[in-house]
Amino acid sequence: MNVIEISKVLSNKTRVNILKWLKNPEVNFPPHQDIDHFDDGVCVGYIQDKTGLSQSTVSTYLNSMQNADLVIPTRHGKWTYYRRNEAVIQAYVDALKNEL
Amino acid sequence: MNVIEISKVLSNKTRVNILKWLKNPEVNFPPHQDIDHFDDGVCVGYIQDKTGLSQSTVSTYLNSMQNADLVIPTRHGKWTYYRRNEAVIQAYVDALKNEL
DNA sequence: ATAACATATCTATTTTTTTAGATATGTAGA
DNA sequence: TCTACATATCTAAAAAAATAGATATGTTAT
Repeated sequence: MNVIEISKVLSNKTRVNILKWLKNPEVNFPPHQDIDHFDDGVCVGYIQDKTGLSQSTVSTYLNSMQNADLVIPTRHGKWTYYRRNEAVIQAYVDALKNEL
Repeated sequence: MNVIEISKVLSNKTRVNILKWLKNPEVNFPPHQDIDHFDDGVCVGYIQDKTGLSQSTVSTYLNSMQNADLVIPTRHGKWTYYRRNEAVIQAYVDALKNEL
């Protein structure tokens, strides 16, 4: 868990929004076509629509968030689903509380 | 209290270090010449020495931290002392815990 | 008033980040 | 296998951040 790297992710409004949206996928995204739950998160296309940014930009953002271990990807056929990594998010908040 | 702006400050190792050092000034800095306490924080010169960066860079960093309300400056004669703004730091951690 | 000093601001350069178009990869279905 | 589609990666341009030297400002002491 790298505090600097995670803070860098959180220094961008869109990336923070993505993390917040993923907290309540059923409220923030339409249902998926292939499955009827959000257990593995949300596909990239839906996240892209919500941000209004280009596909490559959103993919880059999700990649940086994955590198920081803030999200976990899962393949479902053609789609990649992203969900929050609650353990790392919690560890980050705890680290700030204790060390900062 | 701006989460994005504060996260931007925290995305740099030196700036995080400055905040941490200011938590225990008596441990991390030599005593001041004019006063015998750290109630108003630490003068810029001491912080600069500790970072090893140039005077202008440290001043820029402290300015960005002040803009984010993470530190509070106080003039003492020729010196400007910087101390942590514990209320805002606390509010930031709480906001992350609740909103993130 | 002048000199010395601490800090801030200005200016410029290098590095990093943001962003998107183009292209590549991987998967599912015909 | 060929096509369509979702996502990732490559490439490049523009914007922002990092960094420091030079200069300005404000304060103290002489």
